[in-house]
Amino acid sequence: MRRSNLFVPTSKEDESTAQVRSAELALRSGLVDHAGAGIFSYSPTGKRVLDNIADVVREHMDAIGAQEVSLPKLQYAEIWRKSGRWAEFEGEMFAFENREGKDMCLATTHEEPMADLVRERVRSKNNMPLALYQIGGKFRDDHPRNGLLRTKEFSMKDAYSFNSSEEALDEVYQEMREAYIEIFEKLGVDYAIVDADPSSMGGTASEEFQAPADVGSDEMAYCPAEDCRFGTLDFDETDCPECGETLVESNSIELGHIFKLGTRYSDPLDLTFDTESGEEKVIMGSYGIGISRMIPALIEQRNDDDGIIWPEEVAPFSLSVVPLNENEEIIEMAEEIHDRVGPSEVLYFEGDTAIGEKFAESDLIGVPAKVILGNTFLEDGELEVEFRDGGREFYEPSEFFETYA
RNA sequence: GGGACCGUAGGGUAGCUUGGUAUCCUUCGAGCUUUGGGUGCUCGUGACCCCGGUUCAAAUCCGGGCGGUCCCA
Repeated sequence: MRRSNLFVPTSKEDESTAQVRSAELALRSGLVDHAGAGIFSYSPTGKRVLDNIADVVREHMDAIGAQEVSLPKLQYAEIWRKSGRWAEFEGEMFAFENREGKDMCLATTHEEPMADLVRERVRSKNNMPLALYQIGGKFRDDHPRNGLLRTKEFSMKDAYSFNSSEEALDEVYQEMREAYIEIFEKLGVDYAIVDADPSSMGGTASEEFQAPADVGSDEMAYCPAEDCRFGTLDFDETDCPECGETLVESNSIELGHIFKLGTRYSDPLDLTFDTESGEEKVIMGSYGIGISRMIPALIEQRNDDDGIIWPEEVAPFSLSVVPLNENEEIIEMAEEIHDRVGPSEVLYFEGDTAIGEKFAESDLIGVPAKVILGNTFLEDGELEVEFRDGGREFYEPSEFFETYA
């Protein structure tokens, strides 16, 4: 992608009323636009980042056999009344009457519609195990806070499992838990797994994936050891044997939550399967990851004075190309890199804008590496690759294309 | 749910107390300059949230509406 064709409203100064670093950088780097209280538009780079996160999650859900679906975000009140949650969500759900006077709402979550979808279609234990998931918008009429951390509209991945026994649920739950660990590792986010109170969803057990961050609205104590992802909400256990070190107290951002729901929803929504002797309730689980919230969480954990430091998997572009002047050889090489590594992977700062601006913008946006074409290239014929942490590597052109193309 | 504050060019602001149509930065456009880290200079475009009231005169004072931010539960 040529910089001159890319729609990305960056700014050299903090022009927002943002209270937190992640909101300031998301706005300044042109990732999002503040469209209203708790409502954001995603720019082309923001959309790429969001899709990259979703792709990692999707890949790991598919790998454990979960199937992707898309349920309506516009719903009638009926199924919510059946589960008893219509009243429970009052105040934080966007609810309204349609032209016929029927109560409707915008989706806050999908336990009810998902149970409704499989009801009468899962008729025997032969139809299970079944796991369905979707990635998309959710709505909550909360007080918006901290930029992208709490918004009225947000994107999440929510998966739902259907099993014929508690044992089978335990198995899926563990698979999901493992998938989450792989997802969080791949996304490069620092996190801890915390035992949570399942009462909010009415299940029997649940765990949260919490990202340590100063601006998080939750609090936890977690194990600082590299290979231990243990965390706790119980601050009395600051010397925990499971960890071997003294736990660190921190604010944190909830990024994922997995629940063993049991029959909390299958019961009222009449989700049963037939057996030799009659019928039994389907055993459910639900598993969420905040897709859009992953963005501020990553920015909070990964930024410096120059801007965002995206992990490879998430970055909107993997490489910037920065020609330092209009020399013919330089332009030729810049064009070749753009073509061969690929316009979708490369952000090409062509044109005669100030050099400092090119460097500054690439770093602000968070592109992990930039190829700098200047004196080094003209004198030695080598390609200089500078990484976001300031480290550099030099390549012969052929060697470079083997590595990056 | 309770409380406080705020609304001025595309973005960020000064002016408001003590009424007289508006400051600076940035963005954007033009030109020169610079060419290994948002270079410097000149010129230009561009704004008082809406409705009503007070007044010779309202960004400024009063009332209402809409919108936004923060704090506490």
